[in-house]
Amino acid sequence: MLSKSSKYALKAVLYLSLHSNENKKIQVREISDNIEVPKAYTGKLLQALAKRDIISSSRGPTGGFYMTPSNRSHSVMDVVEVIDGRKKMESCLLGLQDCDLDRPCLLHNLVNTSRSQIIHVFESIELDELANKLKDKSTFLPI
Amino acid sequence: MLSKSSKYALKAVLYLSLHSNENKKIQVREISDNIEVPKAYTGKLLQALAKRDIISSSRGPTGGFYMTPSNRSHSVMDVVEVIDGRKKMESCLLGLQDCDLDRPCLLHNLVNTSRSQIIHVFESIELDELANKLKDKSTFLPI
DNA sequence: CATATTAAGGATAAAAATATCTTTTTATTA
DNA sequence: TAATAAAAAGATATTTTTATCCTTAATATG
Repeated sequence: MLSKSSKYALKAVLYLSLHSNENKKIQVREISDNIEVPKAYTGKLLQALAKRDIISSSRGPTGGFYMTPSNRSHSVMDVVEVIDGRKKMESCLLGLQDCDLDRPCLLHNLVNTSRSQIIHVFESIELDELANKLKDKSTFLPI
Repeated sequence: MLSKSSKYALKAVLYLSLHSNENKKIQVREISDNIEVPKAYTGKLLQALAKRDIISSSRGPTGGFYMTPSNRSHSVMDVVEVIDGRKKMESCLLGLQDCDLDRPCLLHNLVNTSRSQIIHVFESIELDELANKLKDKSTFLPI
């Protein structure tokens, strides 16, 4: 459902949400070290996210990646969409062409409610909210 | 969540559930044509399933794949487990090592109920039941 | 027993996903 | 302006997944 790349991207974005702002940019090295993902690969993912305005970046010395308030209002799904594309997440569990909401296939029917719930959570939770939950230490995220 | 291979395997098994029995064995060619999966690849998947007794097979002329009553009582999850392994299905959405039920990570918490429901459906539905639902035409499966 | 037919098994190939390395562009600052 | 530091971009490499091909083993039937 989520590729490794999407998981990496989510971890990176959550790290940025927690530790960066317009006045505190963070370099790839620090991010990749902390989320334990290869540096070059992390860089590629961050670039893709920056291109789509999920995060912000600037070059040159003192440059790095960071999140503006408007970046923070993006959803988890927005991140996944940039990295994996929406289709992958929404495609039928059996990968059948003619299977959609109007004419769902057998397995689709059996699990669709649960799957829709997951997608709904991903769409409705903003990165900022997630980050705040982490700050509260009410939940756990080992990054 | 499900690999292409697992989806192929489920389609193949459902085809067998619907069209085979001990007196009616079906060759790879017919199965692969109907589920629209490459023949050689279908063969490999069927072999793996037969080895683990999810389906039955016999060689030689008049040989082929088929399902016995005991084969039919296996669950959807049994099929997925043979092809993808259980870990893949159950692993945390974020793929974090230290994330488990005792100490779930943030995203895990948010979607775990829904995810557990899906896994429960996969574990509790028998292949035979699925096939019967298809026969009833109460649901749709374009294979 | 010889032949034909089918799955099983092994070896490769192709495609996709993940990962790395090198060069270019942008920006800071001395 | 020169040197430097950072992301962006491009090229390449590795690994995993998906797919094919060829040989071997089993079995039914003439």
